[in-house]
Amino acid sequence: MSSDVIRRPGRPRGADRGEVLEIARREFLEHGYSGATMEAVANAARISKSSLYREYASKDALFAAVVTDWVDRGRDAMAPTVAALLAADDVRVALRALARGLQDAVLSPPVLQMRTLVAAEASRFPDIAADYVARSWERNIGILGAAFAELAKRGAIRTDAPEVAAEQFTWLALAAPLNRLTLRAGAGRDPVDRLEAIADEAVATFLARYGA
Amino acid sequence: MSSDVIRRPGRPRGADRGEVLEIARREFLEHGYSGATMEAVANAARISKSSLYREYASKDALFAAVVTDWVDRGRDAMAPTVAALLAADDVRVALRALARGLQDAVLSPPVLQMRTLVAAEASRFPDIAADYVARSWERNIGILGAAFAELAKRGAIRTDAPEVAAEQFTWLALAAPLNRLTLRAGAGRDPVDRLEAIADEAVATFLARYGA
DNA sequence: CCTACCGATCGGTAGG
DNA sequence: CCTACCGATCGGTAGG
Repeated sequence: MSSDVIRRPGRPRGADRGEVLEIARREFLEHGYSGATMEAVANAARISKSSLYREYASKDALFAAVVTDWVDRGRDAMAPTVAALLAADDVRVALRALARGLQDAVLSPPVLQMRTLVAAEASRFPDIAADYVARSWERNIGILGAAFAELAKRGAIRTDAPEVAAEQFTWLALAAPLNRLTLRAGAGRDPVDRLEAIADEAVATFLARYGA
Repeated sequence: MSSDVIRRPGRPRGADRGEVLEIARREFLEHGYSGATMEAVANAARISKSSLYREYASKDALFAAVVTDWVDRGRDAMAPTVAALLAADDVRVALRALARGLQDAVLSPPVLQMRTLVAAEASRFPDIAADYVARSWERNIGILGAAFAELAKRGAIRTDAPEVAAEQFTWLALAAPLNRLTLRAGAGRDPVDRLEAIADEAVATFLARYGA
């Protein structure tokens, strides 16, 4: 053997912390909390169960780390889409793009699966679920509400309750396909033309109430 | 002992079929699919596991029977509320009552728990989940769409796509608290005054688009 | 870091 | 003989 590799000679290393969280996330998403096993995570990460338990004292702790890490990394996913709304000239066109952006962000399989997993375990892990809803849903709707407040100040829309407008817009664009896909895990996402139609109707109803 | 009891002398009988389904439903809702045990169901029903397995050949079969029975019994839960909509004089007042009726029907803990359970197991039981979404959600929104078509014919509202109007109304009234409560299993239901405010805003936005 | 192993409990089935 | 039902225990696997 050559001596090119000088670090960790002879032993192939296992997954590092971030990789373990990703592997564990896949395991939880695929099998659910109680269907996932610490042994499967350890094997996929090429580390021993002992090593896994040294990083995460229990299955509960690993689950909490997986969800928290997921929320951390997706924290500001909607910020660029909302920023584009403020930069646009045509409010109707911009709202339509926003609706499609919301759909694409939320209706992807991993996001749907994580949401379903957190919901399924919410009674056993109320703090984790509360953190998830606060830092993902409430935060993103809050960001959209702030943008609507700015649009109202400019006279581009009419509302004195921008938070309510943000909630209504979000759910007009998202609720129907989210409900359908939540209850049809295997079905992939809705066909795009259906999402387009829902986005169009969402914008029409939103502007009927809030249009300048 | 007296001879008053002539049927089943000496042996207290266990739960009958309907009672078993109710007991199993509680067990599944409380502990999830894999957390529920056939033994706990049998014990709560005061029958042996053998008897339970004679009725339901497997845990999967029991789960399927529980969900199907649940959908059967809740099939037309929304029909009276929708019928009241057609009987009312003031459309705005009737829509507001409808919004509150939808909220009360869907946001009750057992309905939320069953929805979360079906969603969590949708990948393992796709047919059961598909049946659930078709016979509960799609059916009830369809009933509401038919009522909106009738209201449009009378000139009480304006729409040539009553199904779309029904979806939008449903989600304006329901989506925000449904999302919140889905992710906060233990939190009970939203405070009533918050639901009232959501219902008011839902009706205002709906009538801005569809008002006659 | 791993193998081996624990106390327990699971879904399902045996004999009587 | 049949049915309905029981106590006991099977092979496997879970978290730790």
